[in-house]
Amino acid sequence: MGPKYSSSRENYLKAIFHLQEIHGTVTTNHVAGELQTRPASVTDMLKKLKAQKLLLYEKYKGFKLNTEGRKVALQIIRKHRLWEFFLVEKLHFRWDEVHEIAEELEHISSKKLIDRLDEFLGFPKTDPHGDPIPDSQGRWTLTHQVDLLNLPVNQVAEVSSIGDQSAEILELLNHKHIALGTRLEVKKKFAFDNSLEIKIKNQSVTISEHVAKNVFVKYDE
Amino acid sequence: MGPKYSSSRENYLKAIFHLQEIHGTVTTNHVAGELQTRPASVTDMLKKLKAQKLLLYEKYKGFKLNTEGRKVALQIIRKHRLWEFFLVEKLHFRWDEVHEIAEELEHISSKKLIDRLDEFLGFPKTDPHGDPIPDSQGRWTLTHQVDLLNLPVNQVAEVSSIGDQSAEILELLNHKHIALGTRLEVKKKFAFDNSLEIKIKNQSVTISEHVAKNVFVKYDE
DNA sequence: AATAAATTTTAGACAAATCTAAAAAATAAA
DNA sequence: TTTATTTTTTAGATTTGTCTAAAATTTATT
Ligand SMILES: [Mn+2]
Ligand SMILES: [Mn+2]
Ligand SMILES: [Mn+2]
Ligand SMILES: [Mn+2]
Repeated sequence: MGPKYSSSRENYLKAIFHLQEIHGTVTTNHVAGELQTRPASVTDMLKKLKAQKLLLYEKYKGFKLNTEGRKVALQIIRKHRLWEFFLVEKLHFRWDEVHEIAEELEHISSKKLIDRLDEFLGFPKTDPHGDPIPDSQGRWTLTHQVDLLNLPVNQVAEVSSIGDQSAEILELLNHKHIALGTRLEVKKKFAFDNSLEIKIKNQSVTISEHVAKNVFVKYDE
Repeated sequence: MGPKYSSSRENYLKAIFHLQEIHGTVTTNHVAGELQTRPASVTDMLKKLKAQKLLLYEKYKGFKLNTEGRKVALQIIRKHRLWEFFLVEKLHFRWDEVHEIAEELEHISSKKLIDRLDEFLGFPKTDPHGDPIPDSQGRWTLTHQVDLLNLPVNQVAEVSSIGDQSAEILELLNHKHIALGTRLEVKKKFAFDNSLEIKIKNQSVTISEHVAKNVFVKYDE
């Protein structure tokens, strides 16, 4: 069948979708930053996506994905996260190594391939970073989670996802033995710099506010 | 790191490699036919591959891959065949469904990915069509094989690879229960049209000369 | 050897995706 | 509410890969 949209267009759709989720509204500069490109290139692409009926766009007035654009974006995200899961679970990559490779694999076009892969992996619900994997209809189940700053002291909880997913933070978490599924509790909060002392497997670890904001956990009640 | 060569260039290198293997020498028209493109486009690309030092080319005089071009082509072939093996063995695709998908997957650039995949699959020696899979140094072991026309009558042999790999022939072979590893023997050769009567699992099957030429087998002695 | 046919290459065009530099519009500051 | 700053868009190029039509070259046929 061949790909329906170019890799470049798919990357734009995905970026816009993510920025929309986080900030509600998206700007040309925002997208340029995310995709390491120039604002002028973004404008060029916005016109093309509009012409392709994937985006609502009026110049100088802003833009957002329409239903079709959102649908396409969700399928790319599904592919990205399923491949990440495959790389970690089957090929034993570390969670901080998989993003770049999935960035390429997500553009493989076969629908049958991705559904077979999903099945082969046992229909996983979340990727190695704890992010939900949309099903083939683009639906996902979101679990209630809070960041570490908002976790009550002495409440045992389980790490469920990571906000910032740069190689840098993943490396830091790796070093401190914080991974998805890790059980931990906050023992002390320091008002001075909002740093936290947390307990992991009977070991005491200190993390900064910046890190705490990016570690999400879930717990009962 | 990103891909070293574009998908398009990789496809040209692979096509030239294959045509070189089969016909010894390759022509512009040949490549155009193989890649479903125009002779003029091929000439354009030959210049680019020459400039990139992957090809020896003098206009009107012919062309062939140099050492580097051959090396790159072999790595693409390695990826193509490993992915095909994955699709059949792990995702349960049929052997006549995998080529198109592998045609995309072969361009994923990560070397580490492909070596991990190789390991995950148990370092297979041949792909689902019986073609040898080059190792990461580009070496492969070729097994001695003959086509069915040259198999002595009453000699039990095992199907080891298929020449023409169009969906059409694979469908026909599927129907007649001829697959890689199938044990068979030629019972009768008809001089009139060079058709053959062969025995497969105690069943008698007739195949044309055209098919027989494309089914390769190996046998002891 | 001269002519015809086939093959290959060039010339010039086009679409996609990107860029720089400059212009236009929107937003913030004085 | 002017003026200054920032953001966004346009104008015009560039690169990559493709195409058609025409020209150049090679190969085959008389
Ligand atoms: Mn991508
Ligand atoms: Mn992820
Ligand atoms: Mn390919
Ligand atoms: Mn194959």
